[in-house]
Amino acid sequence: MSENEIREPIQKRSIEKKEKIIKSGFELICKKGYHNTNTAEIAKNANVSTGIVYQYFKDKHDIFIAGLEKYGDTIFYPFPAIKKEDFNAKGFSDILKYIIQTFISDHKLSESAHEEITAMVHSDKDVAYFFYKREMEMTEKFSKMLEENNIITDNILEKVHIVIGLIDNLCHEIVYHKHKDLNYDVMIDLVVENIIKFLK
Amino acid sequence: MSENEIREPIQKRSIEKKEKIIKSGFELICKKGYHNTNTAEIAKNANVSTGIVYQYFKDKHDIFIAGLEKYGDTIFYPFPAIKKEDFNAKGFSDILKYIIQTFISDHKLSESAHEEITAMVHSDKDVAYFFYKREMEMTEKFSKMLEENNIITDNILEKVHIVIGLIDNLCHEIVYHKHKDLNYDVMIDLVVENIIKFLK
Amino acid sequence: MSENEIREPIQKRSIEKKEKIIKSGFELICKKGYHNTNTAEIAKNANVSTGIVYQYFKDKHDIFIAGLEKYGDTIFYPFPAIKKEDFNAKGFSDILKYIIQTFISDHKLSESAHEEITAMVHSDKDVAYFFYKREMEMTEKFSKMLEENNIITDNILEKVHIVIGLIDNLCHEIVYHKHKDLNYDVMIDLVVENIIKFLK
Amino acid sequence: MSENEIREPIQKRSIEKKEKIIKSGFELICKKGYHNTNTAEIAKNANVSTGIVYQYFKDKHDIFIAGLEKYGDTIFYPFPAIKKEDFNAKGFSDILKYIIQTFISDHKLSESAHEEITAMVHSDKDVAYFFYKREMEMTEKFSKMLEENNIITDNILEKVHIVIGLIDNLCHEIVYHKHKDLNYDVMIDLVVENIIKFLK
DNA sequence: TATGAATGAGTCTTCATTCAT
DNA sequence: AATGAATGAAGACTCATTCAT
Repeated sequence: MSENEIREPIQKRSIEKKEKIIKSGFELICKKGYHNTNTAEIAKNANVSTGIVYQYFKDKHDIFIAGLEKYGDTIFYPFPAIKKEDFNAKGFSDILKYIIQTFISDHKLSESAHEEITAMVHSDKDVAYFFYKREMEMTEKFSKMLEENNIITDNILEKVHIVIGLIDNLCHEIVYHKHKDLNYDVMIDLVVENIIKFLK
Repeated sequence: MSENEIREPIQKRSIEKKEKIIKSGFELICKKGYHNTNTAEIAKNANVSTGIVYQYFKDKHDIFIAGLEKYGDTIFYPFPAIKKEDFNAKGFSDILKYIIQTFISDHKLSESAHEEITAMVHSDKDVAYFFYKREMEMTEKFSKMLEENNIITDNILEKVHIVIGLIDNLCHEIVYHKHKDLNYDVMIDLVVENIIKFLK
Repeated sequence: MSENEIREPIQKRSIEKKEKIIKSGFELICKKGYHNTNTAEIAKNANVSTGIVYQYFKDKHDIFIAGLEKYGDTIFYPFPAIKKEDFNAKGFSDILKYIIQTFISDHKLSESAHEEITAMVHSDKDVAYFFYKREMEMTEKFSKMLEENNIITDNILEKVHIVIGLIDNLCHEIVYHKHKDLNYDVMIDLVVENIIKFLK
Repeated sequence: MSENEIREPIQKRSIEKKEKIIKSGFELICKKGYHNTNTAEIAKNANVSTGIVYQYFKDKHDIFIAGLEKYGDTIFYPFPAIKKEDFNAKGFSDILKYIIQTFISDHKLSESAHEEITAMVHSDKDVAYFFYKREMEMTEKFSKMLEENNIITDNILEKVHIVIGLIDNLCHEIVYHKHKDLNYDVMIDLVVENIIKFLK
């Protein structure tokens, strides 16, 4: 019957309300998983009625995607901005370590969110698209940095992809701490060494 | 109340039926996700009534874990057996390519299973345990192979972990084919090259 | 997982709705038995959706107990308030007849409820507790009345228990009308006579 | 399709099997309640397959009624045979105590069965009929005893009904032991005294 | 006769979404 | 704009009964 138009809030208070829903929804979904979080919780967590949620969002999924778009950038592949002068000052090895540290500290913000959400890539077109975009950006930035500093010249895309994978794996391991037998300091050095050798 | 005993089938036909439930259940869960698969579907897909499902399995989760235990070995880290004579005959480079090919072809069997299930590590103790076991086996086999052939001597665990990660990422990329700009033949060569340089 | 909070209705209409669920649920359970009544029926009988039932009650059992607490007082041992002046005015014999009449008319409100629910004492802690409380109250009131009027002085608890049993049996018989050969007027007189003789 | 004829066993082994089903079924139902006992348990408890149960009985209910008919006599109102000479030898007071003792010890055999099953009187015609018959027998025996010994002459049915109720209540109290404040020795004496006074 | 595997209707309960106020 | 009560379809699981062997 009713068209159920989704409203784009104009007033300041409304905008804040929408933000709160996105934030609290995304937080809960990250913490507990998409299927284990229900809309009642999200509304309650945002200090909002359940009804109002559906004036700002089409459905539960919509909230999640909004959260992903808004907060995903800092959680997934948070590539730090690195200028040429930084690069010259520090040397490649230190830059890599800095990137790794950034990855790790941002990973830690979300912890369990990562894989649960990553998994949805397969069942959810919107999630898939988000990650596709994100990786593109990441790869581009990384490539640019390497090209500007003449570290890499051929098969750029492939090499960068491999390197990012190495870093991502390392960070996962350190954040989730699955294997107590591994020495993480050694691992960081090994990964950095690997990358330098590889790109030489 | 009533004890609801789980029956272990004895007759051949029943064993087949149980297998069918595991297979069709695991397949559906892999394809559509755990939460998007319901017991009615599983039963129907196995050509079986819903009731019988609960004679062989405690609950839906139980079916999933049975599938994981049964088929997980070929899907997750399917490390091929490699003898010393093979190694000598082929050389390390070829062995690595062989391992990669095995990974890829086995990955292809499951496709979407991987990440969906991997994600459950965080919310599901049984899944976590499965992966813990599986990785241990994998790492051990790989380490043994490298040690026997004097390719690796120090920081073995850390190095093997990094190398497995490299291979796993590569295979994911190739199976899910996320980035059409990447040249996979080049990537395989690059990964092999990376590993060899790294372990030298 | 999710906490599934039970809401206590605030608005008048909601309170009425909750009452309606209790009433219609308890009625059905009394009429048809706990196990022969399902939640769908309860909801339908209360002109309510199944979902709302679970916003006000934890589960089916909870509805039943709420009904017991709410209506049990009038069904089980509905002992009328009797003042000393009433007692003096009427005499013990008339007081007893009055009590019996009260019992009977209240029993008739529920009919089948009685034994079905009484039976649950053995399998249900909450029901057991309800009856325990109820009998205590009843016994106390009765004892107090008898003591105040110097009808009873020793073995009070035991005697009162026996007397209440006599009355309860009589009422059951009259309400359920099991034996058509019995003359109920005679029985009432006999029971009253019995009690008076007994307590003399 | 198939007529599902209930077979009356002829062979000795079959008769034993049927008995075993009745016994184990009735026992379980008495112990756990009708709705909390399922046919699988009954079959298992009788060392019999689930299928065979339905060759001897129409349905679960049928098993219960068979048990009631077979074992009910010893559980519900187990009135002992009392000869005139016994009566003369002991006196009424002792005879009453003897009857009470018989009631108590037989009640104890079943305990929780009693009320659960009694309750079914309201929802189950067959149960109702059983109890109707049982009480008739009981009342008749009791009446006959009292008449033969000139203890009672008028309003026999009514008086006997009241007396049986007194005894039944007493036994329930003693068996279920609901009220720890009651002195049961005193109660037995009080009930005996009550009856004697009443019938005088 | 006997087995026990198999059936599927029926039960309780949850939760995304809508609606009356 | 906002509330939160209400809806009802859908899901996991049980169990009396039937059927293939």
